Amino acid sequence: MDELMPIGRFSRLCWLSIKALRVYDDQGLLHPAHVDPDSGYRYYTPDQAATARVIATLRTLDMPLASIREVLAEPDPDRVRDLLDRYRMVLEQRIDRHRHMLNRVETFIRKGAVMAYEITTRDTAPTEVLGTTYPSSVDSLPQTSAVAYHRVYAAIAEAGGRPAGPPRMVYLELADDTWTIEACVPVMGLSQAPDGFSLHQVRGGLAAVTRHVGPYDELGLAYREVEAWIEAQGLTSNGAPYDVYLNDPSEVGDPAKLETEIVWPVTRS
Amino acid sequence: MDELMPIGRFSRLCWLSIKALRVYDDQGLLHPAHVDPDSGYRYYTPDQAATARVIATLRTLDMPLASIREVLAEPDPDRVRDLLDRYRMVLEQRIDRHRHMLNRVETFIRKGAVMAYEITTRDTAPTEVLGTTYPSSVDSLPQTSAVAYHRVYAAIAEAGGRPAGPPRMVYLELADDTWTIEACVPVMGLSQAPDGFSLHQVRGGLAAVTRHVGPYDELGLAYREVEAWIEAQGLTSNGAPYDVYLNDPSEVGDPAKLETEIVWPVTRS
DNA sequence: CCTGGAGTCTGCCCTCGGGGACGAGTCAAG
DNA sequence: CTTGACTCGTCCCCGAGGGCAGACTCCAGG
Repeated sequence: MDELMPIGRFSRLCWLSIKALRVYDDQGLLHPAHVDPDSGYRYYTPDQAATARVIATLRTLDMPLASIREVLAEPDPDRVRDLLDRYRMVLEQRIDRHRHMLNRVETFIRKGAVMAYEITTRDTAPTEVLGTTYPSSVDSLPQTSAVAYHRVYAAIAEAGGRPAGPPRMVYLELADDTWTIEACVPVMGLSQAPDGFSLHQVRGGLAAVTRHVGPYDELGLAYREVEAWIEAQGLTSNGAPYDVYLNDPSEVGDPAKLETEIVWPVTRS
Repeated sequence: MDELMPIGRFSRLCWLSIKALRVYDDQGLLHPAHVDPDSGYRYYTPDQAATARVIATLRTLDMPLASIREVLAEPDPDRVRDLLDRYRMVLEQRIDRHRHMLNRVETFIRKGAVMAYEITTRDTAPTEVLGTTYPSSVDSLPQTSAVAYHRVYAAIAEAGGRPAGPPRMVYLELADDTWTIEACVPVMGLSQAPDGFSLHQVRGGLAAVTRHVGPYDELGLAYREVEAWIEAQGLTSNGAPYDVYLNDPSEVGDPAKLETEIVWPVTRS
């Protein structure tokens, strides 16, 4: 039982490469039962194969060595379950991400090109809007904006006005991690802004405009497209860009059918 | 339009890091329109942002740079579509793999441990089997074995015998890439093997036995478990191991409910 | 013309989990 | 004792950049 075997035999026993076993020794996942102090030879006992198998199994699940080390160091089965459950969530997110990528590749295949927006210039009319300005991290934008629009619509109704067009979002300032945005809605019949909101006129004028059909998280790419088009046309950006949500996510259902107009005010130079 | 801009401005325009742009230059994905031969400064034109955006888009899909280079070099839209379609299949396989890993993690969570087989020794009875021996790569094993069992059952019926137990697979020789296996079925009422098959008696005797519940591709881990257990018990392997398929995949449906017995002949040393 | 600050260059090290090769030392059987 | 198999540590490699260091370059203001 306490028979010691060198690394080669052990590697054949547990189906791990010698190289991998050495790495697991270095990383503290599986130290040999005995290391000859003179030669440095590693010697393992047969029952260490149990640990080796756990490592091998978890590695086939792509679990990082650091996480495996935690699992091995945890004697409480319930907490092992928690660790595995945490990794399960990691895997689920990864699948979601990949599924999402798959959708986008399929979109590109349908379109026959990686990306093709028709961008034009248009003269936009001045519009009175009620909105609320706030900072948001890029990741939490969907959540925060849902709340914000809800509040804006409620405020319009309470103040006795009525919406005069689809909602829009203005991108006022884009620091790397946190954006300052305004969620606003064109409005009629209001003379004064409710507390915590701002009522103001959006200056009209020339703008580069395009329409994006698809999920909102592809909007970033569309913006870059417009930005580059403006530059290539020799135009000059003139104010914060905004997008107009032409249909309602809660009614449409399928994100691939969401329609958004992107408007970027410009001047001819 | 043919205005040249240095890398920093271009990087802000197309939302790619300077470092990434330099890599794309080195890798031949996007060479700057002009490189100053004295200073080495890279200068880009605004319309190069189109290519940059394609790269950025495909990178968000995790496509490797080499594949992106192919896409960019391909002028024919139909062939671009083919390339994207090929990548779509890669993504689909990746999702399948991850979904599969997810299933296994969930199994482990349910079991409360990473792996726990009950392994025992048992005296096995000699059995007469009809089988066919062939080499197969590890990957194509499911396909080849399905065909092989089909042929064996047909041969038994045609020769006038009848099956005397669930089918089994014997692992005769395991080279790294190609295994030599025998697909066989216990049989009664046959005196002579049909052409291309072998009729022989499986020697009984002591064996280490365990039962695996779950998809067949987890069998490898179960085998390692048994192998290590044999070693740890101080027993000696004595002949080719085999597994017995206790229920039928075509009837069970859910791979998580497949039951397989693993039998490994041993002797006490 | 000079200077300072911002921009850019190349080159090196780091990631993560090992695979492959190299030169030197070690073990065990004959 | 020899020989062949085994094992040791070390270095380089994979992909797609991130981060840093040190040197060079550009441009605007004085």
